[in-house]
Amino acid sequence: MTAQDRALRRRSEILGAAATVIAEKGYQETAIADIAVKLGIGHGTVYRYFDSKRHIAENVIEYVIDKIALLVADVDPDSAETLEDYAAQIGTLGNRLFDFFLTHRDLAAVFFFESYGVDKTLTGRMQEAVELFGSFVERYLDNGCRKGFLRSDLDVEITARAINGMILAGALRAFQAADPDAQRDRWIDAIRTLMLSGMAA
Amino acid sequence: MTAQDRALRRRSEILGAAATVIAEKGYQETAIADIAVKLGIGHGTVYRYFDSKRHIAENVIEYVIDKIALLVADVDPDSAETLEDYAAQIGTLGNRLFDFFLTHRDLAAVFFFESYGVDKTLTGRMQEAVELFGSFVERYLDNGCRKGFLRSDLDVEITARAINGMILAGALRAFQAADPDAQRDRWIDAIRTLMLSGMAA
Amino acid sequence: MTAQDRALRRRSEILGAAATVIAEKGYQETAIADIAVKLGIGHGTVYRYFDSKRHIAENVIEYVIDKIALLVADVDPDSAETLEDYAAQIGTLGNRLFDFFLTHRDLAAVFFFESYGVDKTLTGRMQEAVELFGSFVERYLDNGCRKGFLRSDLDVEITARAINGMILAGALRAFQAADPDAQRDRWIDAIRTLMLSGMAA
Amino acid sequence: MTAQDRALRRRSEILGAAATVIAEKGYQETAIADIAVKLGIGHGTVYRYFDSKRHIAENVIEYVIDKIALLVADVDPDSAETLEDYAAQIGTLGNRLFDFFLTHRDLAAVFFFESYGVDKTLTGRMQEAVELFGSFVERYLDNGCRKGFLRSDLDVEITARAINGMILAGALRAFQAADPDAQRDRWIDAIRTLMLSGMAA
DNA sequence: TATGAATGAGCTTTCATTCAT
DNA sequence: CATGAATGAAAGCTCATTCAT
Repeated sequence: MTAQDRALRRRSEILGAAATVIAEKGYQETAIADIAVKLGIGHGTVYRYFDSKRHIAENVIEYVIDKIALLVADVDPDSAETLEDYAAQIGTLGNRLFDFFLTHRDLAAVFFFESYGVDKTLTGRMQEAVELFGSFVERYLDNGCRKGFLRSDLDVEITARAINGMILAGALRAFQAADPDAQRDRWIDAIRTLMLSGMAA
Repeated sequence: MTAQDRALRRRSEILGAAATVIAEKGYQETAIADIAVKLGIGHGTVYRYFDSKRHIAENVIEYVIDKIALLVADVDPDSAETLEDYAAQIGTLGNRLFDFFLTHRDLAAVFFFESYGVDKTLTGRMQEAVELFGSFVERYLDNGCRKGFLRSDLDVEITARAINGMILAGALRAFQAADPDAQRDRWIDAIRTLMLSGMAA
Repeated sequence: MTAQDRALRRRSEILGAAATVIAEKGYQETAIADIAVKLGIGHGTVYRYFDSKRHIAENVIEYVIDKIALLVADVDPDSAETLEDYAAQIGTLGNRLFDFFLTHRDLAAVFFFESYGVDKTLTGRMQEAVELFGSFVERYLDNGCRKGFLRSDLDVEITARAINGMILAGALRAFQAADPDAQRDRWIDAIRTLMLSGMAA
Repeated sequence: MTAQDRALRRRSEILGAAATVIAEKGYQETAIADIAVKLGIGHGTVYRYFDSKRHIAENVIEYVIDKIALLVADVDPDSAETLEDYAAQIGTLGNRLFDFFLTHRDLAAVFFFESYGVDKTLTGRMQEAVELFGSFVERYLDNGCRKGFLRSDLDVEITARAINGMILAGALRAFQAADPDAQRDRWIDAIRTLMLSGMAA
C-alpha cells in the first residue's frame, strides 16, 4: 500500500468515525477529540487531513449526498414505457433509497438531522441536494407525461417535489422504526398507490 | 396591568425575540446577549424568565408546535361526508398551514431548521409533533374510509404520514420561494390531485 | 465610585498586571491566565476589557509611549537662549527620562525589549515612537542653530537621531545597572559633554 | 566533498534560510516547516542539524554577532596616533558596520529586532554583544586619552557606550531608509563631528 | 425585579518535536 | 541520512450562567 493509499484510507477512517460520532452525539456536541479517540489516534492527526471541524462535517455531508445521488442517477428516467414499467421503477428506486438509509444508519442520521445543525451554508447545501432529488423525480414525471401514461395536466414541477417529500418522510420513518423492513415495504406500496391511483374509492 | 401580567408579557417578548434571532443566526450562533440586546434589556434578565438557553429554545419550539396544532385541531376530521367535502377540507387545511408559515417566517425557520440543531431531545420533540400532525391526517383518512368515499384497502397509517410529508415539504418550499402565494396554491392543488386521483392518465 | 470608574480602574489594573508579567516572562511566554492570576480574577474577565492578548500588549505599549511623550512634550524646545540654558535643558530632560525608566521598571522592560516580540506592526509602532522622540530632539537643535549657539553647519536631522540613540542607550544601560542613579548622572554628563564640546583635547 | 563537508554546508543552508524567514516573518511566526520548505527539504531533516527551533535562532544570532565582532576586531584600537588618524578610523569602522547591515539585510533584521523576541537568555546574549562593541569603542577612547589627543577628563566607559548607541541607532536607521548609502554617509559625518568637536558654535 | 460584571469549563487549533520507515 | 506522519501540550477565546447590588 502506497503512502498515498494510506493517507486516503486514513481520511476515510476519519470521515467514517466522524459520521458515527456526529450521528450519536450531534454535531455541536461532537469534539474533534471524540473522533480521534474513536480511532485511537491523536487529535492533532485529524488536522492533518481536515482543516477544521466544519470541514469534516462538510465532507461527511457531501459524502452522503454523493452516495444517494449515485443511487438515483443510476436509473434512466426515460426508460419506462408503460404505467407498469413506471410502477416497477418506483419500487426499485424506493427500495434502493430506503435500503441505503437502513444500511448506513450513521449517514442517515447525519442526512436527516445533523446537516441542519452546522451552519446556514451547509443547511443550504442540504436543501440543494433535496432539490436535486426532486428534479430527478421531475424527469420521471416528464417522461410519463410525454409517453402518455401520466395525466397531461399534471403540475409536474410541484408534484415531483411533493413525491420527493413523501419519499424522504418515508425513508426517515422507516429509519426510525423498530421494524424497518416492514415499514419500507408498506411505504413503497402506499406511495406507489397514491402516485398511480390516488385515494378516492 | 398587574405584575403577573407584566411578567407574562415580558416572557412572551423574550420568546418572540428569541425566535427572531434564532431564525436569523441559528440556535448555536445565537447568544443570550443577542436576544437581550434585541429587547433592550440586560441579559441577566432573561434568566429571570427562563432557566437556560436551551429552555428558551424548548419554549419557542413548543410555541410553534402549539400554534400549528391549534390550526389543525380546529377542523373536525369526521365532518366530511363526501369526496367533495373532503377536497374542500384539504384546501382549507393546506391554506391555513401554508399561511401560518408564510406569515410567521421566524417560527417557520425555527420549525423547519433550528429545531434540529439544539439537541436530541428537542429533535425528538419535533418528531413527535410531526407524528401528531400525521395522526391528525390519519383521522381524516379513517373518516373517509368509514364513510366510503376513500378506498377501503388504503394503508391508512402510512398513507397519512406520506401525505403529511408532502404537506410539510410544500410548506417549506413555499416558505423559501420568491413567490410564496403562487407556490402555495400550486402545492395545494398538486397534493389534492394526487390524493384524490393519483397521476395515472 | 461609579461603575464607569470601577471599569476604568479594572482596565488599568489589568494593564498594570500585564506590564509586570510581560516584563517578567516576556510577551510570548505570558499567558492571559498569568495576568488574571496576578490580579486574582478569572481569565475570562480580562476579555471583558480587552479583545485579545495582542490588544493588551498594544495598550501597554501605547501607554508607555504616551507617558514618555508627555515627559518630553512638556519642555519648550524654543525656550533656550544660550548654550547654558541649553545645557540645563539637556540635564532636565535626561533626568526625567532616566527617572521614568528607573521608576517604572516594568514599563521600561516592555519599552526596551518586549515591544519587539509581539509583531511587525507593534515593532513599527515603537519605531515611530523613537522617531517622535528624535524629532523632538531635532527641534531643540533647530532652536540652537537659529539662536546661533549651535554650529550652523550641523546636520540637524541626523545629529538629532544620533543624540536620541545615545539617550536611549543610556536609559537602557542605567535601567539595567546595579547602581542606576550613579549611572544616570554619568550618562547625562557624558552626553552633555559630547553634545557641547566633543571629545577632542 | 566529504560527508562532513556536506553536513556543514547543509547546516549553513539551514541557518541562512532561517535568517531569511525569521527576518521576514519574525521568530514566533516562523515555523520549522517554513525553513524546510524554503530549502526544499523535509522538516524533520532540520532536526538532524539543530536540537530545536530555539537552537536555530541561537545559532543565527551568534552568527551575526560573530560577523560583526570580526569587523570590529580587525582594527587595532591602539594604532591611531593623532586626531586625524582617529577621525579616519571612525570613518573606516562606521563604513564597515553600516555596509555589513546594508549588505546582509536578513542578518540586520534579526540583529535589530528578532533577537529580542526569542527569550530572556538570547536577549541577554544580544546585550552582551552590544556591550562587547561598547568595550571596543572604549579601547579606542582609552588610546586617545593615553596618546593625548582626547580630553583627559573624559568618562571613557560611559562615553564609549554612548557612541556605541549612536552608531547602532545610525545603522538601524540607514538599514530602514529608502536611500541607505546617503544616510550612511550623513550618519558617519554627524557622529564624527559630534565626537570630535561637539555641536557648540 | 433588573442588571451586567465576573466566572471558568471547555472547545478548537497550532506546531515543535519524535521516530519508524 | 532524510523524511513526514503522528502526536499532544498548551493557549487563546467564547459565552452560558451566577449573583451581588
